[in-house]
Amino acid sequence: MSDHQPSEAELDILQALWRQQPASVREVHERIGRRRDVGYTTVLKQLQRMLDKGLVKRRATGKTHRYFTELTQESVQRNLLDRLADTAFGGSAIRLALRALGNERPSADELDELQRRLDELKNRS
Amino acid sequence: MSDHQPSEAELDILQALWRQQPASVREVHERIGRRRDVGYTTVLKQLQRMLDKGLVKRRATGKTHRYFTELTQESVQRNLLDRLADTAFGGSAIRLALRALGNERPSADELDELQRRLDELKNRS
DNA sequence: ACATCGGTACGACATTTGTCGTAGAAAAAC
DNA sequence: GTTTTTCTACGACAAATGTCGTACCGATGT
Repeated sequence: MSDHQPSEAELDILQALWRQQPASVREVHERIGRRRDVGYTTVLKQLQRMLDKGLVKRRATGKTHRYFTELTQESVQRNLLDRLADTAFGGSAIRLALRALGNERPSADELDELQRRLDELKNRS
Repeated sequence: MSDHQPSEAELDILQALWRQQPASVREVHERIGRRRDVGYTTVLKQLQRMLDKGLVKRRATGKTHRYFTELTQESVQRNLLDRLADTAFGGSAIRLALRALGNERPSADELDELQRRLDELKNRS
């Protein structure tokens, strides 16, 4: 499912929705405005196109539409990673992960999480 | 440097070049043909556009051009990951890595490599 | 010499993406 | 009951992307 490859602007919008859902165009626009400078109608148009593609849904509340997505952040992330692993890491998500760990300075918490995850992988034959 | 965001078709070509460099259009076309079905002139055109953008260089050998790139696989991968972390993982490469580790079944070797990398990160700071 | 083959260059075209502007309706403010 | 604000719908446009077709040129085979 959801073999759609969201573009960058679309991802921005999805991110906004995952933070607050459902949301009016204005709300999405405001949240995005914190990071990028973009017109209201641009966001509106983007949402309408995403509606056509099935990336988001909406329901009317009075004259206003409130948008939401049924895609999970996880599934979208997984999709993007799979694709990226394919096109740029010879299909190996592990190589990708290693590279991502490249120049990072993870916090102690994050290190623990990584270690836990790694242990899990180890104890799974 | 190299703030170019290669598109998917461009990445395919870069991958081909990293495997064998320099390479004629025909060689690139053949290697790509193993995965996708695409015309010779399509690859040619793509390479010409990449030349314009500076993603690849070439030198003439007789009537044939042999293309090569000076971008390293690592720098391109890092770029892509940075961007993806930004647009889809709230800027956290660690989160990205964790997700990439998601459903994988790494080999023992890969697990060792991950563990080594993780130890490195721990013993730093 | 002539046809064929392997190459390149150039131009074209449909799609997708990112961005707005403008028009018009409904709701709110005066 | 006008004017102003708030929203939506629609259309437009430029740039980037992916894909070819056609034209042309030098080397090779016959």
